[in-house]
Amino acid sequence: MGVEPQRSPRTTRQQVAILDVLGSAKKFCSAQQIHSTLVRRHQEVALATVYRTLKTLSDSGEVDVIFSEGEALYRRCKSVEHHHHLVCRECGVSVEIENPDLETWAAAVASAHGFESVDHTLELYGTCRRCSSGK
Amino acid sequence: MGVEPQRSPRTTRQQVAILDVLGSAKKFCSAQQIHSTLVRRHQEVALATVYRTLKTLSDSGEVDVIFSEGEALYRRCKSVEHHHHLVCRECGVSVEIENPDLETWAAAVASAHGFESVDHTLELYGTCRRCSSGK
DNA sequence: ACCCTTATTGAGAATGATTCGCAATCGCAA
DNA sequence: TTGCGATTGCGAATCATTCTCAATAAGGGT
Repeated sequence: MGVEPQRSPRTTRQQVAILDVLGSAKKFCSAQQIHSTLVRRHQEVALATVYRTLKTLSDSGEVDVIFSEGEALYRRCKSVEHHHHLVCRECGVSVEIENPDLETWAAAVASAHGFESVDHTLELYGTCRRCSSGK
Repeated sequence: MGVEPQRSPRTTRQQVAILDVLGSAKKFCSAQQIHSTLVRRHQEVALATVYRTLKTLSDSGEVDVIFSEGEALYRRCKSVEHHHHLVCRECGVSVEIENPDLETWAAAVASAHGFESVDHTLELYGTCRRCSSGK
């Protein structure tokens, strides 16, 4: 049983461009929006590549994903630790929030019902000040 | 400005069949699964109708919806009040759970950040006893 | 029981997001 | 510089869900 030959990840122009867009975004963005931004910046990347890269990044936990009205929205958060979001339905801006109590509560509820390796999702959706005053 | 003429909702065979499937399900089901069940029961209903009915039911709050891996899953819950779920990733069985503290916490966090009409989603995903012992 | 209005359905086309297949491309270690 | 193979591009293929619109059928009125 030999050692698996190391697979070397490669840094490409398109990955850098996508990470750059994510890095400067304060809101959750869809793959399509990221693609449009890239086009606008004259750094076009194929839509399929945007999806592929986003999938890789979310799988490795480098970006957070939330599902809103049928589509996946991505964001690179400041916090690498487990956290939740308060997201504006209108414009998408989001605030990273924490709720330590929830973790313990979730664990307790899970074991009380005999569930294992429990995970959870929690997101708050509302209208931010800017959007609610805007109209 | 006259009184709007009353629109009378009609009870149809297909709606009854769909509600019946939902009523006997202990797990969250996709529109496709419900459709298959109907076919199996020789109570075929067009897929579009299943989607339409499910949308109506979820809009009125009669059934709960959760999004899991890109698709909507529906379930008719016992509790009509606001609640959350502990869902098995493997088989889909779910338990209705509550967390009153969460509501107040959410409201507090929201106002602290200037957000209005905040709503939230919380679901716990894990492996139920049956599924984890099964293999 | 029979009409009639119109809510609802069925079937398939249309949409939208995301994934796939595969040849062309380009990062990078030797 | 070179060659292997990871990664991309592009269009076709999937998948879930919605829409169109003519045909059907609930149920209130007679």
